[in-house]
Amino acid sequence: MDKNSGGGGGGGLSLDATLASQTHKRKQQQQQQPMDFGFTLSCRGGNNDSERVAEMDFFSAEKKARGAAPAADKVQPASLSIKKEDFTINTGLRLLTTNTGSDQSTVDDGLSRNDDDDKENKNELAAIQAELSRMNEENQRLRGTLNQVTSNYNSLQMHLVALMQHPNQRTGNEAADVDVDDEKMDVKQHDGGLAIVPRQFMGLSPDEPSNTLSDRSSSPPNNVESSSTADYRLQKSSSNVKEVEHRYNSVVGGDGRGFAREDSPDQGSQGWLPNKQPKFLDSKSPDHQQAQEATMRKARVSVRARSEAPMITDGCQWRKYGQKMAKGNPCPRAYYRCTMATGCPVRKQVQRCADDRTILITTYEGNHNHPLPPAAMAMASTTSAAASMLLSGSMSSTDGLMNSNFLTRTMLPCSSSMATISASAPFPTVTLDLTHSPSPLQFQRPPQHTQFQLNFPNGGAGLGGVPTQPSSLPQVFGQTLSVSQSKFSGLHASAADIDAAVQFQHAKMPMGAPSSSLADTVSAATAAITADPNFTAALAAAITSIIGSGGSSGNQTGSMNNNNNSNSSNKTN
DNA sequence: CGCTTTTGACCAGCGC
DNA sequence: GCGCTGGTCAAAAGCG
Repeated sequence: MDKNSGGGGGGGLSLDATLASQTHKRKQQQQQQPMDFGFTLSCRGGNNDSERVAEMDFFSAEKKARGAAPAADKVQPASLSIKKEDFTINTGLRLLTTNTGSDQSTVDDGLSRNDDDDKENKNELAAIQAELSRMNEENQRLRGTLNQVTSNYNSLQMHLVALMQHPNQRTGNEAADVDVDDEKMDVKQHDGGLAIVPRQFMGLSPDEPSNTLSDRSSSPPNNVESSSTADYRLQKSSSNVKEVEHRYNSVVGGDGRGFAREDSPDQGSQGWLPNKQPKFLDSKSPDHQQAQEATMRKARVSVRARSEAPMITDGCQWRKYGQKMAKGNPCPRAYYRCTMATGCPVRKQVQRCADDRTILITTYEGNHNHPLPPAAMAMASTTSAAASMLLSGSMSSTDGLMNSNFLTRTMLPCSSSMATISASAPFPTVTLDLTHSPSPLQFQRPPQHTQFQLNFPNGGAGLGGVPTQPSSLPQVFGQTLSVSQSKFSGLHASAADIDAAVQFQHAKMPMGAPSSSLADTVSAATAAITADPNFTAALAAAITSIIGSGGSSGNQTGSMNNNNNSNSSNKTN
């Protein structure tokens, strides 16, 4: 994060500059350092309250843990407010100032008294150097804290996304979100008013906002349609939605990768452009943006499951627009696009596994730009959340395995070491593997009882069902999540991310979730889903339940720096 | 008649 | 530069 690193670096540079001159050092310590720190921390605090509060918490926690300066201890009981945080920092620095001032006093005395007392000056110099050393250490600690705060902040982002995806699904777990602060609370309030819309605008990839037009799709008819699409979106998206989007972007940090949906018709047709380099709305860092562009072309969510049906029922209406024979697979790959709204950029590919043709592989890409029925909402939430988590660790980096572990621990905590990394996928892909059902016979339900069935022309099984609340489904994990992120060097989660995620998990976990019952639930639900042709909807609900509420399984974490989504509309036939 | 599906062609990216 | 591959377009056909 540029903002954060810049802030931490500012303090360090200030200290280094101070080291350059012994003569002015003390005065600078008195005058400049507190100012620098104050400025730095103020900037680092960012423009949103949540970030500031998070920092506040971490500063306090860290200082308490290590028994830092008394001034810091003074601020421990401070409430979560920016002013007090600033006061904390300033107080700490005043402590240093006081010390140095004391030293200076001594030096001044020495200078006025003697030029012959070199020993005293040397001692003082050593003391000052020690002081500087301590300050440097402090600076390092602050940096570390900053990283931690950043990670936690990302976790909050993700939770925020989940909350907006399913505002009605959150339960008492909100009580554990005290540290989420007013920013989040505001969003919750907005959620209350957003009954339907919120999540559809969450992008699967950061490029959603401003996908470039494909040369192909830039024809006048497409432009006209694009305008109508924009109008449609404006109609659909209430002001509340926009406000939430705005707030979300603020929380995200204003990098524009949050709600990537573009509202302006000038974006032209928003084709689903797999081969086009997506644009990002307004990434502050060009380098970062380029890196994102280079790596995050598409975030995809692939669902593998055994199904006899030609296509899984996920609550959306799809229209087939192409079919190709993919290399290495005798089964053709079908291409579908969402037809629930004009210009909806969501596509999916359906293909049977070459090895086991009973396995149906459905790959989703993009995000719906229209309200969705509960059934479709569940699946959309799943894809969006999964993809968001996939991309969530892209800011910091270590390695892909870490990210895999991160995802596993955050999304599928009850799945044991089933996360894998594939370096072969052309796009960052989250794969939800439902083919390893522990016991499909444990919990079978007739398809007609499947929830989230909705109008679905392609699959008769999807018709006639009565949508129910997604949250009513049990949480379904125990399956495999694999992450493919070749050409995705930036997509990693750091150890700090993971630590923060774990901490966040613990924080959110109300009371130790009964693992046995959870396992039973998981087994049963998994079996049901796997046996059910409409399993994806249930899966979606489960994922959403976990992510959105951090429910009894107590796991919702993850740094969510962005939402991915290739939201480019394209012309709909 | 309107919508969906089929299917061959076209285009762009990538590797050699 | 060429060929391969994935993805999309769009005309034609099918269906209710």
